[in-house]
Amino acid sequence: MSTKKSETTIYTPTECKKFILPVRDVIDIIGGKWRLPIIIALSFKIHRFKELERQIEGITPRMLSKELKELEINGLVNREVFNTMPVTVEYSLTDYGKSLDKVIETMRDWGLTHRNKISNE
Amino acid sequence: MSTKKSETTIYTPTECKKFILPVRDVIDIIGGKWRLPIIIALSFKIHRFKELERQIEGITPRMLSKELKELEINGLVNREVFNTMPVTVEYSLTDYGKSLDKVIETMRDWGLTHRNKISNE
DNA sequence: TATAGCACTATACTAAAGTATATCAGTATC
DNA sequence: GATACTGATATACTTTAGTATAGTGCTATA
Repeated sequence: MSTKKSETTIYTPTECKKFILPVRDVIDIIGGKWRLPIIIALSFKIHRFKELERQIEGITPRMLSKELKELEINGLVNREVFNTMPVTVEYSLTDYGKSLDKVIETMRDWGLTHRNKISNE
Repeated sequence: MSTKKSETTIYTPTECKKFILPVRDVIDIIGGKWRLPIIIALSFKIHRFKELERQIEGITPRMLSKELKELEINGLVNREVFNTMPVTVEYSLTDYGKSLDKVIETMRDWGLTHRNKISNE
């Protein structure tokens, strides 16, 4: 993979682990069954809790709540509470969350090529 | 995210799922605890089974065998058996496996930025 | 003959991820 | 007064991912 060292350099397990850590971070942040659906829904528009629940088919309120919290902790999602009756809660992508755009696009490009390759075999 | 439609277009759950599928494929292919370590080890050089087992700290032969099979099924890894005594088996990345390079690099870039952001907070 | 290396496989287990179902407090509508 | 909406939470369960440990058949070396 991309490196300043030559192709033949042997990496120690420790160096390999260091190389992998930031890649793993991305998988840990957007991995799991529901994170991408949530991120992509929010990339189109701000959603309320129930809107997301309806938009994302099959998700339970437990998972939605859990994953939104995780995404908020990682700084990708913003949660705003409005003092209405009954209370309104809006979830949106932060600029930081939006910056995942190009990562998702690169993954999608490769994934589409993969799908074509598989279906042509 | 990247789309031909305007920002305000509301996507149906079905359209969203279709958009996500190829991205999920990538996560399914390189996700899990051991896939990246294996791919990255093989990106530096061809390895034999025991070499990988020694290179990737903590992996058990069961997981190594299981994940190599998966990667082979997905066309990322090539398995070559040599008729020596005892038998020699070499694992290498296919060109297709190498094409993940730019995906991993993009993820790594974002991940490194993320790590800097987290440590500066 | 004992030991070690090679490339695995089998069985049994634990831990993590996700599901199902019920419920909460508050308000508005029928 | 019953029902339904809001944004969730609690408990119990299943399913999937990963671990631990032992063992296979083969050969070369001590």
